[in-house]
Amino acid sequence: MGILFLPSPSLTAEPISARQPALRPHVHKQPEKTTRVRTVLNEKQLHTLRTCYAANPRPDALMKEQLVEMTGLSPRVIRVWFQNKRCKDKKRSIMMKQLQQQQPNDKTVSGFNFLSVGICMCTANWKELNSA
Amino acid sequence: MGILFLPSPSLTAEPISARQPALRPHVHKQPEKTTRVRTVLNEKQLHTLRTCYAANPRPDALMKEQLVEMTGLSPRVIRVWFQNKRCKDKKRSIMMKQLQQQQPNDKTVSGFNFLSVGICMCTANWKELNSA
DNA sequence: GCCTAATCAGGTGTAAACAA
DNA sequence: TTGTTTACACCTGATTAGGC
Repeated sequence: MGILFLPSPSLTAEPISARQPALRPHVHKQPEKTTRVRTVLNEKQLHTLRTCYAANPRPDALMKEQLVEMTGLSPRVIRVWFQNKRCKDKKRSIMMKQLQQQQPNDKTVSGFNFLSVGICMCTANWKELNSA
Repeated sequence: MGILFLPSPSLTAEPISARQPALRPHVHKQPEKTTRVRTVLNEKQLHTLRTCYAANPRPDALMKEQLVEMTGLSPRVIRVWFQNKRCKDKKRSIMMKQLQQQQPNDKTVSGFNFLSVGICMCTANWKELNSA
């Protein structure tokens, strides 16, 4: 059989965490519980967001509203995603610039360069920068 | 196909040890049951999983949910199956690479090569093999 | 005994929360 | 808003144990 995945956003339900209910904005059932509900974006949603981000990293309200419709995500999730994305992108670009500044300059003391790069990698959150 | 969303929470709920317990030391819970329930996948379920795996070995939550519906298995089982499958595949591919590296060199002692590769797989850490 | 589903231990990426 | 931190979904690789 051909596996044909129809994109219906309301289907995704992992173990306990509430997923996008598509039409229910938010269900704060347990106010006493500090359990953070973490939205997991699927590939299609990510693609939509990334495409939009590439065109305009700082969409206005109207644009965000369209994204809400296209992705089935809540406006809040959209907003947070763009916030985080901008921040990560900025971090990465700064990091890259630093690396590029250090590498071509003094090759003679490459050992030291390695060390400094290592320190740099440790102090900043390198793992976050690595991921697209 | 019709999307039949099963609202039964038992399907999505994690049996006993839900998530990472975060703290493992003491297990004062459930000392009585040590019997692990092992799911036996039938041929149809396996075929579905394998077909999906061939198309995408790393399905997102949405795809997994579809598999849940198609197979009737729990999300947990789906997740574990893909994890194990990826791991096995990786092991096998590494094994094949090693065999191919060794074979053209000294064909005369091919029998011994097989043995040594076998030992390698059993003893070495995969991380080390990976880096090569 | 072999195969592999389930579990464990540790790690990674990032959405959400928080601070500035 | 940006920058930082936290919590959690989900991963890998190793191991354990159930069904055939």
